Formats: sequence, structure tokens, C-alpha cells
Amino acid sequence: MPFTLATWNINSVRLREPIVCKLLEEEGPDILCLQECKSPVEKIPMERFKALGYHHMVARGQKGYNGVAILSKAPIEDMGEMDFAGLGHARHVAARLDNGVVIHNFYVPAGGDVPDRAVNEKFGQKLDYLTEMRDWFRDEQMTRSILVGDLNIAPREDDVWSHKKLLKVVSHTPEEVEQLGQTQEAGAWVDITRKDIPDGQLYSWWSYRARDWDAADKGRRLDHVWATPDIANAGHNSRILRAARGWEKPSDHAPVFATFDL
DNA sequence: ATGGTGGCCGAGCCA
Repeated sequence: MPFTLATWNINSVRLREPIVCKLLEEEGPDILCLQECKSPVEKIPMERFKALGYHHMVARGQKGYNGVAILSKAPIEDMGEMDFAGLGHARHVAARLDNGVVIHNFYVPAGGDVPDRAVNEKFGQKLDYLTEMRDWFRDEQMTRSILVGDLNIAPREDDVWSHKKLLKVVSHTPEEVEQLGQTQEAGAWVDITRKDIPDGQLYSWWSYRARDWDAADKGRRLDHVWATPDIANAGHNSRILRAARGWEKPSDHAPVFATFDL
């Protein structure tokens, strides 16, 4: 049975409840993975999502910051969470579908402004988080798994509006790109979005600070869908719903979709 | 070179 999933950094699930519902109604993914819910789990407006057919949720939350959730039409099993780099943040949760596929939903630390761990502790935490992800994937050797989320890194030159201008900007520095590459390699993860859309500029995030985000189009591809090699061939139909960036009271991220024939 | 916006909560932190 094929299923479609979407991943979306929602920047407050309570404030954005109307556009989460809009996405569920108009696009109807089987699974929606959210990041930056910025809410305790018990305050996520689950009744609204249930009314649209999404009766199941696996989530981790905290007050005001971070938070990840997996919404599903079909039952899912809570597979726990990891707390990398000892941050004590709600940045990961995993769920298993009936077909045995495990979905890992990540919100990797943004890393602050200065790309130097000697002067910016947050940048060091981001690198450490990725290192611990790498070590976990190396030790676990996962199969039948999908990894989605806001990884806060745009790895390719065509994942950003200007490779040259962003080389020293956190999210596209060579150090981060190298670290993300190691994390991806450790689990042999296949970038499904780029498998489906191999060429051309591709973004999932546009800053709130731009005068006209659409016209300026200074985007970055921070949000990712990866799969383990045993199921990577089942992934297809990747797309980024850019229109959602222009919805009422938008998130600064657009949802990323993929379908898996499994 | 700087400041631009937005969300958490109701100041200052985080993105």
C-alpha cells in the first residue's frame, strides 16, 4: 500500500493550526511530520486533526521551544526518542507503521549566527548533535527506515540561492555540509528529494525578514526526506509545496512531500 | 555594514 508523507517545520503548531488543517484537507498526506511545534504534547490541538481523519499522533514536546510530532491516519507505534548532544530538547521522535517502516522525525539545532564553536556554543552543539546522529546510525545499521525533518543544513550548491554568499553563513558552511555528509553516509541514507529532483535550485525555507520572499527567492533547502537503501527505490513523487509559504500567517518553511510504494 | 521579521510569553531568547 503506497503512502504519502509530508514534513513541515510549522513554527508553533497552535498558532498555525488553521494552516495545518488546510494542508491536511487539501493535500491529505497519510503521515505529517511536524517540527518546532513549540508546545507541550497535551496542548497540541489534536481534536481538530482527529476531525480531519488524523486520529494518531506520536510526539515529544516542551514549552515554548522545539517539539516534534508525527500525525497519521492509520495507527502508529511510538518507538521512542533520542536526546543527542545532551541538550534535553524535544528534537527527535520515531514511529513505526503497520508495514514495519520506522519514521524518524528530526529537528536539528539551528546553530546560532557565528560558524565557530570557539565563540558560539550553539554551533558546537549543532556539530555535536550531528556527530552523535552519525554514531547512532553507524551502530544501528537501520533498515526499512525513513528520516525526515528540519536538518538546518542546505548541503548542495543548488540548495541555496547563492553558494558563494552563504559559504560563511550557518546552514551552508563546508564544516556543516561535511558533517551532514558523514551522518548521511553512516546510515547509507538516500536523499529521496534529490533522487526525484536531481537538477536545479530547490528550497524549502525563506526568511521572514525578506521584504518580498517570493520575488527575492533567497531560499535554502533545510528540510529533508531520506530513506534507507532497501526502500529507497520505493520513494518517488517528491515535491515542495512552495505555495504554503504564502498562506495566511505562514511558517517560514514549506512542506516537503514524498510517496513510498511499500 | 546593518537590520530586517516572527514566536515563545509578556523580557529576552531563539530562529
